[in-house]
Amino acid sequence: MKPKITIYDVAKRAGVSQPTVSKVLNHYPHVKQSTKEKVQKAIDDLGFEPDFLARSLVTNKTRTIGLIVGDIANPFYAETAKVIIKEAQGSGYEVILVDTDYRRDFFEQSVKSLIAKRVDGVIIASITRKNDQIKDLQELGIPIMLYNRNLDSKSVNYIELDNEKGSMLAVEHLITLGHKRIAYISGPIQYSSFQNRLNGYLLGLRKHGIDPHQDLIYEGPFDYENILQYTLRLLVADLHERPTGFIVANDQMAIAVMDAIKRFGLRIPEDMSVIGFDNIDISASPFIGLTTVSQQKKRMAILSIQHLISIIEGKTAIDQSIRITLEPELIIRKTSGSVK
Amino acid sequence: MKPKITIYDVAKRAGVSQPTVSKVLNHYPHVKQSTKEKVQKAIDDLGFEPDFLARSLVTNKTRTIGLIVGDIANPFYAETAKVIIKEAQGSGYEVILVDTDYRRDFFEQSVKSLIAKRVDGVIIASITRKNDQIKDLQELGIPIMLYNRNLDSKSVNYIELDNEKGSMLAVEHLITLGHKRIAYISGPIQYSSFQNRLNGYLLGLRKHGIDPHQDLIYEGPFDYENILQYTLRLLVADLHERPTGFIVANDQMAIAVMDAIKRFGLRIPEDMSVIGFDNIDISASPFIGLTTVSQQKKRMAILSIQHLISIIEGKTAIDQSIRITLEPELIIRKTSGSVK
DNA sequence: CTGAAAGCGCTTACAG
DNA sequence: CTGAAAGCGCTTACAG
Repeated sequence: MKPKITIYDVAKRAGVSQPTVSKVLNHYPHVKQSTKEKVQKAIDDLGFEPDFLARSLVTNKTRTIGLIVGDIANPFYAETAKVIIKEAQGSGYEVILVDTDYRRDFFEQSVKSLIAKRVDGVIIASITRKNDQIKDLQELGIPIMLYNRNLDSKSVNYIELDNEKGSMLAVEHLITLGHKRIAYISGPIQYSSFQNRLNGYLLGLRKHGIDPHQDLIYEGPFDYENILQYTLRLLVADLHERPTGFIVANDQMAIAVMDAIKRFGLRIPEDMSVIGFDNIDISASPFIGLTTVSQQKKRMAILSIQHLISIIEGKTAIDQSIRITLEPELIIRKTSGSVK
Repeated sequence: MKPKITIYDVAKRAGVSQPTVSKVLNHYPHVKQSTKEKVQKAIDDLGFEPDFLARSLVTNKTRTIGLIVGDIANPFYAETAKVIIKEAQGSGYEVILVDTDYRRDFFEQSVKSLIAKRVDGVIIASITRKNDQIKDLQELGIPIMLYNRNLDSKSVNYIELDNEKGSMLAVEHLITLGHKRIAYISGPIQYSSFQNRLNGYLLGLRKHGIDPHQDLIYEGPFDYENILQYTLRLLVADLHERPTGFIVANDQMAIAVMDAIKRFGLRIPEDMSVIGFDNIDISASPFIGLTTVSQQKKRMAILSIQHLISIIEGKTAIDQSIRITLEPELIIRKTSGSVK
């Protein structure tokens, strides 16, 4: 285990003062060419790498950003995290990834840790609508970008999908195919995206003169097993009470719904239609072929990191918040069909 | 934007010296109860949170670990990263996630950044067999855990699967089902896991008196499109030269292979068998139902983070490296069947 | 163009 | 039990 090489070692070897080394490190304009070379040689000889921690303490920049997601094992988050991380790395930032398991206590703890570690900014992909920790970050001047979420309060940057419209597209697609009894499987509506998707479903039905039926709407624990069991319970209903189609608030849950339908012995889409939300990669596979609402996940991810970095580096004025709403697109594959 | 509250502010308000505040912060034993309370009150009043950066500079501990993966969008990495991150968070560590896109230059850059940011340790899930940057980390005394990988050099901690045995299980399963012409789709063999899986395939065939055929082995770019195209090319061969089964070095690629088979109009498993590697979550879905070699991903992930933290915190002696090899298990689903 | 000094926000021996 | 002093490894005015 070698002793750590510091800027002092470099200075001594180059025969200059330690601040001078700092100046060549930071490409200060007024350094004589010859001393620049002496210093550079000493750096190379010693294999010196400046310590970011020490630098951060004085510059107040860590070149680290936080990314908070609800569940990195959900492909939607993994696929977008990839885009965010690559883009950040390309701009010289590292990202601390936090997985909250959709739990409030974990979320709160994480924000504290990220503040303590002085991240330069944070992208939050999983936050409940009401949240006051955002305020802590804002007061400390840490830029925030909400991604796929929105808040009840104002003055926070966000990029989201027009979720309401997304659901309406799904509803209208099914109605066009002759469906009248359409079930809806939601994620927790404390999250704005899930709330808005649910709203869109209700609006879409009403617009076509269909009264939403409480028994056909699920909002509860949204792990695979719970979704599977709920779906099975809906299917055992009398035929005239059984839905003919499902709209599901994300693809991951939609796959669980499809699993239940298949286990129950019904065919998709002949007997039952399913529409998801997110358009994760696997949904395009011919073995899934899920009809789904795309939320332009890559675009959303890249915009959020680019804007965040732009704010961090002072290239975007912060006196006005960034609010971007992307257009949803219905991608029709083979899990949606005409009602019999 | 509030000014940052420091330990000095707390000291002044509590009417004690600044080191005394530090002592109550760190739960030093010899602090009078009454001053402890005074200080705690000042901390609460001001909402003070100690700055980790400053602390790290002196303690030489950042409570941050690095996790390097090849592609976080591959569910295998996402699902295991989740386990690692959750466990780390539970022990008071944050994780910087690095995605290398399997590129050497990105890998090298990342290691430098992680060193500069003084991570307490690093878990590497994607590293080529020959690599000398490991040495840099070791010389700096930064603990390393290789995860799902191994190195040609000695003296590095790793947890891996018996990959050779895994492939042999797959080969023998197909041979038992009557297959003789078995194709193999590999990832880049600079990675030990892929090299060992390929070795197992070759060994398995030879053990049963079958000579491996070069035309049935693919090693090249391993994105979806390339795998799809290669598979299609194999399928157009004359019937007697066409393989009857595929063993694929990971599930993600296996799904691409299945896609090609389906597009070509063949049925799985009636006309063609497919076996993957990893047992990612989606493989268990009835719509995929992939026969695959499980590498106990959750166990592997949790062991690697637990051991790493144990080393970081000095609970494990570092004079001997940790070498753990897990047993593979063949999970037979519905993509493997008897040859016609 | 270069260096002496102060400071970022903490911890840690060391005295007392 | 508490505080004065030094130090972690850098950057940044400020003089010269």
